[in-house]
Formats: sequence, structure tokens, C-alpha cells
Amino acid sequence: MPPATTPRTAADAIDAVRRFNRFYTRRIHILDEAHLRSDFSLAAVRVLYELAHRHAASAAELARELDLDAGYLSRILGDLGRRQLVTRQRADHDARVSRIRLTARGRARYAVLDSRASDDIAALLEPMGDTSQRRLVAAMEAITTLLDDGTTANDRPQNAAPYLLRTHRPGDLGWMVWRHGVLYSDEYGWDEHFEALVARIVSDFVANFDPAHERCWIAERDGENVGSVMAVRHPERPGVAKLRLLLVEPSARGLGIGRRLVDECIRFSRQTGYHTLTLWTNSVLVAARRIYEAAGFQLVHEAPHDEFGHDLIGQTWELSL
Amino acid sequence: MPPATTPRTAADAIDAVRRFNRFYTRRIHILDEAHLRSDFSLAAVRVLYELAHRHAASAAELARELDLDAGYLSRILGDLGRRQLVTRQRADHDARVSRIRLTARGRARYAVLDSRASDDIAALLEPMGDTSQRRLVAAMEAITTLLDDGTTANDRPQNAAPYLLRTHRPGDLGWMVWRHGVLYSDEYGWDEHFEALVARIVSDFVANFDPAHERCWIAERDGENVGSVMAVRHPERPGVAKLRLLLVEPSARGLGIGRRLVDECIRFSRQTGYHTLTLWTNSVLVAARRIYEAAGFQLVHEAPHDEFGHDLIGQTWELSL
DNA sequence: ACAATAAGGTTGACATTGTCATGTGTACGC
DNA sequence: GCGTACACATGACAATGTCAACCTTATTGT
Repeated sequence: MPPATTPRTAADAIDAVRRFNRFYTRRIHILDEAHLRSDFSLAAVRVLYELAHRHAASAAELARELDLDAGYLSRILGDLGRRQLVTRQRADHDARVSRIRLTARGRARYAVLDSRASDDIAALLEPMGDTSQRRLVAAMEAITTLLDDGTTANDRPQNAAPYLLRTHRPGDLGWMVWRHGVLYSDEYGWDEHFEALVARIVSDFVANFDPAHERCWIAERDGENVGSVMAVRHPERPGVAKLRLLLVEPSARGLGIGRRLVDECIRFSRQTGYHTLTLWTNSVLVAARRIYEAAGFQLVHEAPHDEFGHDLIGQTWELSL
Repeated sequence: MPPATTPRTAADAIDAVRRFNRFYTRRIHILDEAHLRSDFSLAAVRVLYELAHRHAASAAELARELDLDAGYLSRILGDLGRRQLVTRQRADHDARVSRIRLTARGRARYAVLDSRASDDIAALLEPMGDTSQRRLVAAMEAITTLLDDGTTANDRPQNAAPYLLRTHRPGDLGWMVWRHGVLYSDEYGWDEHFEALVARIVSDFVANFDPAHERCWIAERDGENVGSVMAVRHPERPGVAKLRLLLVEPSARGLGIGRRLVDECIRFSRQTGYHTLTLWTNSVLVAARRIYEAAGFQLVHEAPHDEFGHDLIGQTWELSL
């Protein structure tokens, strides 16, 4: 998984889309080959699919839905009818249109095709691992959602939030170390000591984990992690929670994710019974600072330090809950 | 389409993939229509594309790459040749194969097609907004990466050195935590305690780092990390080095990367003056075990443990240098 | 050196798939 | 009821894809 290259220009995005089209035209040929092992054409299979998933349909509906030529479709239906897989009868309300339905026979034939296709996909997914599968499915759903709007029916409600928060899963903690390391190196030139600090925090989190009083949130979009934060018990001060490892991927900034993560932390800390939420940050992180200020945090302490390979000013912020 | 749900069962994942296939077969028809406004067939356009993006090709290469019937392709090329868009000449090294190249004319014709296709995609993307565009591209890249490994990769010839080794850079240590967490969870069901252990190892590595006697290697392929290992001083036994965090991505297995990483470790340890190289692993990791055995490591200790949420047998292996 | 075999490419015959124009019957507004 | 639009069917045909036979050149094994 490459660090999801964000397109810099419109041309890059266009290329990426075209590259995907080429990739998927090749691929779809391979994926859709269930029909090759049957005596149905791809078009016929698609028709059968549509019929199996709606009670009855008119030819015009099918043609529109599948983008088939009316004449061509007529012939496909004729053939399916001859093989007694579908019935066609005049619609009551309009003698021009024909109600097309699958016969029991047709339904049975389709079931075979269907399970064969499922098996094919299962074979594709099987060696893949849960994490990858989830990512694949999420990415496919994202594409569908993003492209669907214009052309196909707008029958879907406005998908509410383009991201979701969840607690951590295997791999997430490592992801946090990785992305902190990469982004703070890229954006501020911090060295590996920062990455090591994050690794330490993460490992301590697991070592001392108290599910009732501590939590880690991951912001996920299209199956891809785009943000994180955790709330842990302050090691020395009872009743005080510590917010740590707030991060939002550059590609997902400006959506209010950082804000949302901090809010979630505050809500949790308050509800859990802490009286204070504290955090340590650095003066150079201005975007984060704004979030903390807006949430009501007060700057209580500042001190210069030179970890991470730079002269920095560390800050402690606190919020009374 | 429901708001990006994560699949609960394998069946859900299969359905999701099939849904996407159906969606994209419809969609690709619409996206790829640039060729409809030209006097080239889709297949011909694909051939032109391939030719435009490589210096020259043989018919067999094209047929393989585009999954076209040899006879069909021959005819397409014949037609393109007649229209003076490509030239075909015998290859020097093998009189059976023909070197096929685009002529200047062909290049010009392709450029028109190409820009038309770009315009189409641009029109698709234009109303979309930056964030959505980025999401779309990221999702497409994710799918390509996830699906590409298995099938298309096989077509790729064994290019000489498909990977390179280097020492670690910012982000690499976090990457190691992440991938260890994900892969051991996917493949063996290990829990976050393993991930935390890796994070601890990584953070200790940085805290005590002695560049002259310790090192971390990353295997990189196509700019992507695909493997790792590190050699560190044994904390208690002077003169003993420890090999840790050997990992190879599933997509890059079978290329001898694991072997190579271990060899590198041995070479380094020997050269640095250690007298022994030791490592801790688990009996379930059979692939790794084979590498250690082949490299001459001896099993010196075994003990059951139940970290990581499973009953496991830990093993210590050693090699005299 | 030579036969057997395989690979690259071409061609003819053919099947499948898709397109277009046209025709028939029906619905509907005026 | 007349004109127009729609649903569907059909004929004619073009485009696309498949298969097997064939020629030529390499490669392999003996």
C-alpha cells in the first residue's frame, strides 16, 4: 500500500482515473468470466441478474438499466423465452409493455450462475487477509458513491459524514507510529526520536490499557485511516486524562476531523469521570493549537526543548471538564 | 448503497465486490467511449495506447498484455499498418517476432484520441470538488494495489533486481510496527500485544541506537517498503547480536527477500565483530524457520507462552559467526 | 546434424455480439 | 379521430471475437 499519493494537479487525477479504467477493463474480463463457463452471453447474464433481483420488468426498463440496445435486448429475451427461462406477457395497464419474469427454471439456472460467480470472487478474496478485504470493499464503495451521483438514479440519501470514527483495531497503533513518523518528518523535519516517542506511547498504551478509562479513536474514510487520537490516564495525576497522538492526514484536513477527534476525547473524558484533560504539544503545530483553543483548552506551561532534532517549544494545555 | 459499511462476513465482501463489478461494467462503457467518436475500435485504441507507451513491442507481448486473441490482434495490426499508423519489421534477434512501432502519423492520431479521452475524464471530474477527486483517486489506487499483486504481477517478467535494500529512514520504523501489526493479526490472529511489543522494540532501537554496531534494513520495491529486519546489540550478552523484526510483505514473498535480509544481517554482524547472532521467533512461523535453518541457525531453546492472545511456542535460534 | 517440438505470426472460416433503420401495434393529448 | 410518441420486434448488416490450420523460425534433445 503506497502512501496514497495525492494528485497534485488535475492532470494527475485524470491520469489516475484513466489508469484505473485500463486496469479494470483488463481485470473485469477476468472477473466476469463466470459466464464463459455457461451457455449465456455476458449480456444475457446481466439480464438474468436484473430479472432475478426485481419481481418483474419491462424490456424498456432493462434496456435503460443495462444500457442495451432495444433490438438486441429483444432478441436476448426471445432466446431466453425459447429456452423457457423467462415469460413475457402483456402488461395490464399498457398493452405495449410486456411484463418479463423469470420462470422457476430461469431462477434455478440463475442461481447456479450466481453461486459460480460468488465462488470466483471468494477465490479472489480468500488469500487476501481481513485488512485488505476491508480496504478493498471500502474503496469500491467509495468509488461507487463518488461516481454514482451524476449518472445513475439519485435514489440514495446524502451520505452523511464522509468519515467515521471507531476504536482501534490491529494495525492501527502501528499506523499511528508510521504516519506520525512520516508526516512530522516531512512537515517539520523531526527525526526518528519523535517516531520512537510515538512508538513508546503506543506500546505503553497497550501495556497499561484500561478499557474503562482509556480509548483510542481512528478516523476512517473509504476504509483508509485518516486520523487518530487517544485518551489515557495521566500516569501521575489521578483524575487527569491525557490526550495524545492527535493526527489528521494532509489529504483529509479541512473536514473538521481534528476537531471531531478532540471533541470525542473531551466527551469521553468527561463521561468517564476525569476532572481535567491535559495534553502536550509544540508551538509550531499551529493548526492543532487552534483546535485546542477553540475547545477551551488553556496554555498552562511552556518550555523549550531540543528533542526531535530541532529547537522547539513544548506546551502543556489543559481543560477543566 | 448503504453508507460505507464494513463487511461483517465473507459473503458481504463478495457481494460488495460483485456489486462493484456490475457497477463498473456499466460505467466503463460510458467512460471508454472516446473511441466511439473515432474510427478505431476499442481494441485498436488499446493497442495504440500500448504502443504509444513503449518504444516497440512484439505482437505476442501486446496479445499477452491486452489479453487479445493472436489472430484478432494480427488483423488489427494489419489494418493499422495499412493506414500507416504502425510499422512492422522483423526483429534482429529472432526472425519470428516482429517489432511493431507507431509511425509519426500513428503517434499523432493517438495524441488526438488521448487528449479526447482526457477531456472526457476531466469533464467527469470537473464538477467533483478537490476532496472528492482525491478520494476517488485514492480509492482507485487502493483497488489497483490490492488486486494487482496476484494476477497481473505474474505477467511481469522477473526483472533482474526487483527490490533493493537500504537502511531506515523516517517513517520506516513506524511502518514496521504497522505491518507487523496488520500481518500477524491477519495471518495468525495475534492481538495488539504483539503490535505493542514491536513498538517497544522499535522505540528501544532508537533510544539505544549505536550506528556502528546496530542497523535496520528496509527492502524496497517500486518505491514501496516490502520487508524489514534489524540487528541490535544483545542487551545482556556482550559480543552477541540480535536479529529482530524480520518481515516480508505477502505480495513480495517468494523473491528471496527474507533470505537476503537475513544474509545481510549475518554479514553485518560478522563484520562488526559479534561472535554470535541470536533471534527469537515462534514455531508457527514456518517460512521464517526455513530461512534460519538454511542460514545455519540452530534451535537452542523452546518455551511455550501465551502472549499475543494465543498459545504459542517461542523459539530461540543462534548462529555462531 | 537432425528430428521433434515449441513459439511468433498470419489467414480463412465462422460464431457471436452489437447497431441501425424500419415496421407494427398501442397510448395519449388535442 | 388524428398526429405523435412509445414499447417492442425484426431484417439487414457491421463489428468484434474465436478457432483451427498453416508457415516460418528457434530451441531442445539425441
